[in-house]
Amino acid sequence: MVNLMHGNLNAQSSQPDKVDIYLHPLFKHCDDNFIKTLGTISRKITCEKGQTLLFRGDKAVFFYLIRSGCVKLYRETIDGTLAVVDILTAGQVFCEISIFEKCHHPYNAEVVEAGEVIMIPVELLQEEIKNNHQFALDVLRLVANHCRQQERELEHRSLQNAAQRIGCFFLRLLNRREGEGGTFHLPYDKMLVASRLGMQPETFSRALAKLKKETGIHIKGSKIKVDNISNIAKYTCSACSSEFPCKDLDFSKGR
Amino acid sequence: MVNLMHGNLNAQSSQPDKVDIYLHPLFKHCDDNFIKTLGTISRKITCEKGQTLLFRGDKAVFFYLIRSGCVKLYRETIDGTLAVVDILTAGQVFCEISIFEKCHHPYNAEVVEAGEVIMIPVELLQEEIKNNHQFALDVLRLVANHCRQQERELEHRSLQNAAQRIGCFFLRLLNRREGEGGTFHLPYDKMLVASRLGMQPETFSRALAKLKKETGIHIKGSKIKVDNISNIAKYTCSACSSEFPCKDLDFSKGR
DNA sequence: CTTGAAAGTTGACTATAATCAAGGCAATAA
DNA sequence: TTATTGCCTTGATTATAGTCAACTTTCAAG
Repeated sequence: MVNLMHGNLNAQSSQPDKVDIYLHPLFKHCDDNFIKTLGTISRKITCEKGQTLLFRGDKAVFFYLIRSGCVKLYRETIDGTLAVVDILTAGQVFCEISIFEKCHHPYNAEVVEAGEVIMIPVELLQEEIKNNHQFALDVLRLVANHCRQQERELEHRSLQNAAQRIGCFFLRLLNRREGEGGTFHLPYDKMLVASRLGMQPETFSRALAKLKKETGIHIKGSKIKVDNISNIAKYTCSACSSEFPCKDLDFSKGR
Repeated sequence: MVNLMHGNLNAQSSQPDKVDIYLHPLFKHCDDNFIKTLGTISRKITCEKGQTLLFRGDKAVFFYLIRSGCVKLYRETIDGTLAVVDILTAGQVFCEISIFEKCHHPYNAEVVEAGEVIMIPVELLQEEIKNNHQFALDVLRLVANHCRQQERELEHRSLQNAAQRIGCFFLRLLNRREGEGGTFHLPYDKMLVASRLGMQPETFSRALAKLKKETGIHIKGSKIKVDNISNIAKYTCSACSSEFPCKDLDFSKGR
């Protein structure tokens, strides 16, 4: 469930520290000249927890890449209810639609964990998309991946219960690590994980307890120890249309 | 909620009869020569109710455009539970991802109302995407619109109740007609509408009764009469992050 | 017109998650 | 050290939708 397909770089490490924009697959078909321009024109900013990077409705003038820290994308109704769109960590990107379309931000972006964010002016990318056909296709792939991810989440809202959604989230975190089983840390606060999965903190707490009971995982704070991955898969993926391991987990094969 | 942004042609009529592929905005930047080739190479098939157009997992070799009738896109878990991805009517398209990526179908497609479907070989479009930069951008826009639609639906699953989701669905149907208020017909069976909105038929029935009570709409079979649109908007859109009328309703302005 | 099947509705009950409230725990500041 | 704060958990209750069953309506076939 975590936004692997939203453009992750450091797939091997569970919690990448800092990432290099030049390594992002989005730029793999860009020549050195362009990458150099990227490096000089992009803004690198250090952001504090609580800082708002962009407001919904504002004109999109930058494409964003997270070098470190954690960013929450969300919308808000008039009465103040939040709908969290996504929570992104190091290596992930957002505002990709602004690369090819003049648009206004469809969500707010708030820093929930201090870090560094790179802002690339969209004109630069819009120019590249015209000149570099391969880059246009890579943008398409990025958007399509995002689309597929949302399709899956929409399905999960219908078919999976809270505990199963958490299980799926864990499987995706585990997938970012090599090897079988083992221990990992939640990438951010439990409250944030809850909002990311579209549930209340209380529901998350109870559902996590249920997942523990059903699959035998060990939980200590934000540290999760999994002895047997297939236990989670059996419990979680039975309520999903993708058979385990689902193809979108296996992003190394590049579909 | 109905798939307006998924590529609709005959926006002015509530239930378009047959549509012309050449009018689809996806092809607006293609020259006459290409359109002519489209006409000769595409397959036009007549399909019966119940017919399966494609199976999940099959290799994608066609891009589909619905000329008339109704197609259900869905996934299925091992135990047979369905998750309806979308229900498409005349003028709408599917399998757009196959245009730029070799992929396998992420869902099944079943004809739920007899009609005509046009199948365009993806090679033809993959060629065009390389030669025609504007077409590539139009594909990007199509995918991005689909993406935005899903973002909205995901939000609605969290923030709106069943009756509000139906109200939003109605607003979108009304938006396809010109003028204020008036009467429209459901584009397909109530059971299908229910599945499209991710709820059980019983829940739909009850929620529709609730919507009627709350907004004063008149219901007779599949015919819905709305005297005051803003009643629906007030009831429905209060639980949505988009203020009414939301921008994606107003697709004529082309964002 | 009758008949049968499918769609749609309604009622009773259950499952799931949201809400409200209280308390525990851990990190940090005083 | 204690106090404070925010995160997290737990309990009790409520809201919402799902499930199962019975019934009505609609529509098409005969």
